[in-house]
Amino acid sequence: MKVRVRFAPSPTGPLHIGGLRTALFNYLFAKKHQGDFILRVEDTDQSRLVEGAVKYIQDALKWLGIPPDESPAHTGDYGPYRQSERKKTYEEHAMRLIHEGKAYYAFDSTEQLDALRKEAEGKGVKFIYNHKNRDTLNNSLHIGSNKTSKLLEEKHPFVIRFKSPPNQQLHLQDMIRGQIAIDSNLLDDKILFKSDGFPTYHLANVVDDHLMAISHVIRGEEWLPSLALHYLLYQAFEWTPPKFAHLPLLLKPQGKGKLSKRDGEKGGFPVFPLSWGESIGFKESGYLSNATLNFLALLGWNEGVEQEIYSLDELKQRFEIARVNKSGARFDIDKLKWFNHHYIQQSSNSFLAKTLQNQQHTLSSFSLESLEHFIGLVKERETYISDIYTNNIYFFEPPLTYDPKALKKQIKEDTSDLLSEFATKIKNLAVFNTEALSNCLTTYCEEKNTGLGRIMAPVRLSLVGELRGPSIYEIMVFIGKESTLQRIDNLIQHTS
RNA sequence: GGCCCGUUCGUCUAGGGGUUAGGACGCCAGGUUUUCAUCCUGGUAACAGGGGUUCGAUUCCCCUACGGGCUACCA
Repeated sequence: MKVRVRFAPSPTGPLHIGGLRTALFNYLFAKKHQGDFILRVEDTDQSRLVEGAVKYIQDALKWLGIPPDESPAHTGDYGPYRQSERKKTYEEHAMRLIHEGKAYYAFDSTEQLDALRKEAEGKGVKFIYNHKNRDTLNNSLHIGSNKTSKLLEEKHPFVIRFKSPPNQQLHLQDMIRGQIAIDSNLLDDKILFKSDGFPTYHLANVVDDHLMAISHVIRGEEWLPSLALHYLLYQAFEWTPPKFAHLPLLLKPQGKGKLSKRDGEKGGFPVFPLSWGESIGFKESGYLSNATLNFLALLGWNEGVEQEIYSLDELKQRFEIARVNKSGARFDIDKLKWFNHHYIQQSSNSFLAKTLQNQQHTLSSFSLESLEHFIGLVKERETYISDIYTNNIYFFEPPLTYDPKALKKQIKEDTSDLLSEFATKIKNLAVFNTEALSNCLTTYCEEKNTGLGRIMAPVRLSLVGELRGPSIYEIMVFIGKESTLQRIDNLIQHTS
């Protein structure tokens, strides 16, 4: 049987990094088995829909490099891929369960149910709508078919509930967790079909997974408690259920609970792949997609070897769902930073130049060749793609200020004189390259019988504004003789 | 509260009846670099607790604790 998996987000906002990992594991599993990766939009909650969310999700998958084989934008043989466009199918299936006596109409209002819940809570128990009390509630099983027909004719609002069977000891299989035991007496009669004419997740999900020939359901651990219901639904429809795998959740870097948008704001890191409104994304923060992908893949999965750097192709080969961890993983941005730094070093200068130019429009006037040269000089010290530019602006414009501490330490009484004399030497150089500059400085220091640092540090200060950065000779060559002399003069003016 | 799932260094994790419990990130120290980083080397640091089973448990079983999830006409 062909492997077909689906990623089924609800378009209620931007895709969260945890959702992206779920998508990634689905993708890797599919590709490992030469299968299909399907994007299905679960938009059955009309009140929570957010404009642009579907496009965002597709863009995010594309950025990570894991595009779906079938999706609303790229349909296959099992469409439509938006649940809101499949309403009729769900209705038919709900009716089928009604006719077979496996589901029933319920007319209880939200207020009535809330009251019952509150009452139960007062007694210290939990109200569960199931076989224990369904015969006393306002539903077709209790009021009979005549009354039910009448209410339906009168367009009385109703929901359809699943008649969960009592006294079944269910032994469910999960590809990651093994066997899970559930007592069906504890289950409630979940609503399958809402009064607004839309199905709930449970119905839509089971119907679609079957109709779309999904072979493996790989989803977050938050669905584990619903697994029994889903199995029972497959049983009710007399369908063979797919295999299930429930992924561990991504947890907060510190403290309790799962990772949320707030954690990103607190810790100063993104939680969304791409920017969304006020929230900056991983991409825009300067993270490379392959670094993010590598990081995400290892969050909850590992091959059992000491390798940590994986390309997408390697992951497709080696990923194994059985080797996914059972416990939740804390989101550690420092590890991602390290991956990102590593991937920047591995990336070609030309790739980085193009990426940078796309993000920094101030750099559009520079030739790719010159940018590549610049990147080669500075990339080894940078963690973010954006920092390649922002931490090294002195390559493009003279420093506006000087580090006061460095100024105090490096500028002696004779520094100005030494500097202007050195400037003259540079000016007279016939060839302006790193070798000539290096020789020039060495010779000059010998002449003055002084250490290299006496001159080098102030020169660096004049070029960078601080005591950091790559070789001063490289900087001088990059900015050119004229700018070099200008910057040295600027410092002389500043200190005298 | 009830139900389900989980628990190895601070974090991500390997391992699995007998190991000096391995790696990576972080942190600390040293080295390279006449700057700052990078880089290299080294160091720090863990089997939640209690009972079993066993010649021997971190590994298997049970209990407790802790953590997570679910408990909606949300997904």
